Amino acid sequence: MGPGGTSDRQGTAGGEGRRVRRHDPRRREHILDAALDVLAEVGVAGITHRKVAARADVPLGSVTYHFASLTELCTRAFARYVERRSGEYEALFAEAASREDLVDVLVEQVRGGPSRHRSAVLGFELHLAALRDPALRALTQEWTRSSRAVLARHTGLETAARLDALLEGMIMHTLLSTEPESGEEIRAAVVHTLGPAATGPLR
Amino acid sequence: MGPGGTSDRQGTAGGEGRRVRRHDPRRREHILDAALDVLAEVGVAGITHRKVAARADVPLGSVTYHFASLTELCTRAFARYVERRSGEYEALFAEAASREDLVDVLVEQVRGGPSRHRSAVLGFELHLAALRDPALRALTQEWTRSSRAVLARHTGLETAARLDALLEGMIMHTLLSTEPESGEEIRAAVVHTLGPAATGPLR
Amino acid sequence: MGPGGTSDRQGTAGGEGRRVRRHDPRRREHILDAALDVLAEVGVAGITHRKVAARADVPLGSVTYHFASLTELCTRAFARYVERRSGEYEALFAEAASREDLVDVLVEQVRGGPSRHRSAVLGFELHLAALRDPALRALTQEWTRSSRAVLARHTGLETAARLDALLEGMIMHTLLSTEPESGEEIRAAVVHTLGPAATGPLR
Amino acid sequence: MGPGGTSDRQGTAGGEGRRVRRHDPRRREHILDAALDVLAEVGVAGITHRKVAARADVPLGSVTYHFASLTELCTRAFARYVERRSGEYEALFAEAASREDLVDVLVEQVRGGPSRHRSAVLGFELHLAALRDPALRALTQEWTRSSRAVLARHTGLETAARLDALLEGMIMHTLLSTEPESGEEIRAAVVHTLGPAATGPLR
DNA sequence: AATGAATGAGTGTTCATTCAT
DNA sequence: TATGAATGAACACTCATTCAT
Repeated sequence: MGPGGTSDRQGTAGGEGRRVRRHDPRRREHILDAALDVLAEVGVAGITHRKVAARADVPLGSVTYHFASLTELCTRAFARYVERRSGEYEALFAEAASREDLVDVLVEQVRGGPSRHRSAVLGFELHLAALRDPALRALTQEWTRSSRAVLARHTGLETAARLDALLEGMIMHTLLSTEPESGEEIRAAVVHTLGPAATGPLR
Repeated sequence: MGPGGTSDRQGTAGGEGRRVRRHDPRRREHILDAALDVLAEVGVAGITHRKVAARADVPLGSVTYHFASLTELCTRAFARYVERRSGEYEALFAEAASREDLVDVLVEQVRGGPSRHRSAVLGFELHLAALRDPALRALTQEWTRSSRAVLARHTGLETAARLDALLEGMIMHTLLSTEPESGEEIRAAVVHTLGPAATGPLR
Repeated sequence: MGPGGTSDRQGTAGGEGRRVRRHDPRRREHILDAALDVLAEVGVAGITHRKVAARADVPLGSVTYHFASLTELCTRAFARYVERRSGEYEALFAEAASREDLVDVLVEQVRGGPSRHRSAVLGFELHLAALRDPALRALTQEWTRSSRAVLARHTGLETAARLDALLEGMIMHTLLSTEPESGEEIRAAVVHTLGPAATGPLR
Repeated sequence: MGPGGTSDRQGTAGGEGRRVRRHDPRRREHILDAALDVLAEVGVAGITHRKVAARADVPLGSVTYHFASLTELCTRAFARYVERRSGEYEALFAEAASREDLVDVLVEQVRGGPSRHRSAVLGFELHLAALRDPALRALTQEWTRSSRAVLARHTGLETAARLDALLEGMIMHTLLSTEPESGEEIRAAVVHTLGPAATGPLR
C-alpha cells in the first residue's frame, strides 16, 4: 500500500477533523502496545511498520521516528511484554495461599482463555526470535529467571525449573490442540510434577 | 534479483557445462531440503524463494515451478521434516532396552548437539507457524501423536504426555540458555517425570 | 510518488493497450540511455530509479531487475557514455587533415551546441563522481587516456595533455558563462597551446 | 532521525551541562562551515540537514531555523566558500614577486595537498551545481572574475583566462590521477601557457 | 530566539508471482 | 518440462520541512 493507498488514515475524508494530535507524551508506549498486538497476530514474520502504525492509529512516520529500526521496535516491545508479564505472573501466584490454590493457578495458566492465548503466543514468539537474536536473549533469560523465582517461592528451585518447562510445553500443546484438553490430565501432570506435598516451602 | 544481482548463479557461466541438469527426479526433494535449511537459519520470517533456490543451487523458476506458492513450499517442507523426524525418533527409542537406556536417550534429546539444535529449531518454527496456519495444525498433531506413541511404549500414555511437554520446555530453555545446563538437573527432571520404576510397561 | 500515484504509467488508462512488451533484448541498453538522460538533466545528485524508469518508459521493477543497485546503474551508464564519447571523439579528429582543421574542431568542441552541452555536462558529472567513487576512476582514466591519444596523433603527447586540460577548463567556463564567449579568444587560446606549427607530427 | 536514532546527540545527555549554548552569534557561520565540510565529503548529491547538524554539533532544528531551505543553505555555504577562497587566492599571488615565484605558486596550486584537495572538490562541486542552478551562476562568475583578475595582475587578461582554464583542467586531472603527476610536466605546461617572459606586466 | 517532536512524500530495494519461450 | 525475464506491490527507512512550545 503506497502513500496514495485508500486505507491510510491521511485521506481528506472523515469530518471528525482527526488531524492534529501532536505532542502525545504516551505516543511511544502506545506504539509499543500496538506492536505487541501485531506481533501476537502475525508474529515476527509478519510485522511491518505499516501494520503497527495502522494499529496504533498513528502516521507511519511516527513509528520510524520513535524507533530507529523495526528490529529495535520489536526488541523494545518484547521488553515491555516481559516486564508486564513478570508483574502479572508475580501477582497471580502471590495470592495462592495453599497448595490447592497453587495447583489451581497453574492449571489455569495452561488452560488459558483468550487473554492467556495472546500472552502465550507472544511468549513463544519471543522465545523463537531470541534463538536467532542475541539481543533478545537477555529478555528470555530475565523472564525465565523471574518466572522460576516466583514458582520457587512455593516449590523450591529444582521443582520450579521442572514446572516451568512442563508449563511451557503444555501451554504450547494446548494452544495447538483442536479438541480442548481435559482439565483433569493437566491437573494430574501439575500435581505429579509438584511432587509430594511436603516438598516446597509452602508452610 | 536479476542479472544485475551478485549472488545469482547465472552470468558467469563458464564453459564447464555445469548448467544442464534437466530432469532430475529428486529435484523436488532437493528443494524441500534446502527450504528446511533456510527455515532453520532464518525462520518463516525470513524465508524467500530466492534463498531457497540459492541454497538448492537451482534456478529461481524451478522453485516456483515445483511449488505453487511459498506457503505450500513451507508446508511441504515441514511435512518432510515431521516424517523424517518421526522416523528418527522411533529409531532412537527402539534401541532403549532398559529404563536406564531410556533416561539416557531422553537426556541426550535435551542436551542436544548441533544436529539436535537444527531439528529443535525447526520443531519450534513449525509449532509457532501452526498456531496461525490451520493447515500446519495437522502436522503438529501428527507429530505430537507419533512422539507420544513412541514414548508411551516405554511409559504409558499419561506419562508420555507429561514427558513430551517437559521435553519441549526443557529443550527450548536449553537452546536459549547461555551457560550449558548441567546434565544432572536434566536427568533428575526426567527421572522424576518418569515416576517410580514400575510405572511403565517396560517389560 | 507512491504506487498509487497518478503519473506512473501503470494506470488503467490509455486505450492503446501499451501493456505487453516483454522480452525486449535491448531493454538494458534502453535503460542505460535513459539513465544518461537523467544524469544529464539532474545529475548524480538527483537521479532516482523512478526517474530513469519514467524516462525509459519502463516499469520500475525493470530497472532494479537489470541493475542490482542505483550505483551500478550509474556506473554502467557512465561506462556507456565513455565508450560512445571516445568513438565520437576519435571520429571527430580523424577528419582533421590540416592544422587549421584541427583548430576548427577544437574550437567547435569548446563553443559547443546543445548536443555538446549534454555531453559536457555528463563528462563533468562523471569526473566529480569519480572523485568519490574509485570504481568510476577507471572510467575517467580510460577517457583521459583515449582523448589524449586522439589529440596526440596531431600534436605530440605533451601538448596533448596541455590541450586536454585547457579544453576541460574552457568548456566548463563556457558552459557557465552567460554571455557567449567570443570565438576569437577561444581560437587564440587553442592556437597558443598548440604551439608553433611545426610541433606536432601533423605531416 | 528521532529519539530512536543512534547518532543524535540527545538522550545520553549527561550532567555536563554541555547543552545550553543559546544565543551564539556565530552559530550561522558555524553551520555554514559544517555545510562546506559535508559538501566536500559527500557533495550536493549527499548533503542533508541532518548531516550538517551533526557535523556542526547543533540541533537539527537549528539548521532549518537559520536557513529556510537546504538549497539556501548550500547557496550561502558556497558563497562563503567563494569569498574565502578569493581572499586566499589573492594573498597567495600577492607574494609572488618574480616570474619564478609565480610559476611556483601556480604549480603548487595544481599539485595541491590535502587542504587543496578539499578546496578543489568544493570548487568543482560549485561549478557543477551552477550548471543547473542559475542562482549559483552569480557565484561562479564572481569567482572566475576575481581569480582572473588576480592572475591578470601578473600576466595580462588574455593569458589569465587561458591560465585559469588550464589550471581548472589540470587540477581535475591531478585529483583523479592515481599515480602522482610529475611536477615537471605541470611546470612545463604552466610555463608554456604563461608564454614568453615579456608578456605579462610583471614589472 | 530556538528546538524537539512530528509527518508526509519519496527512496532504494526486495520479492512473490506470472509468463513467454 | 523447465526457466529466464519481467513486473507490480510492498517494505524499511530517510529526510525536508512544519509546528507547538
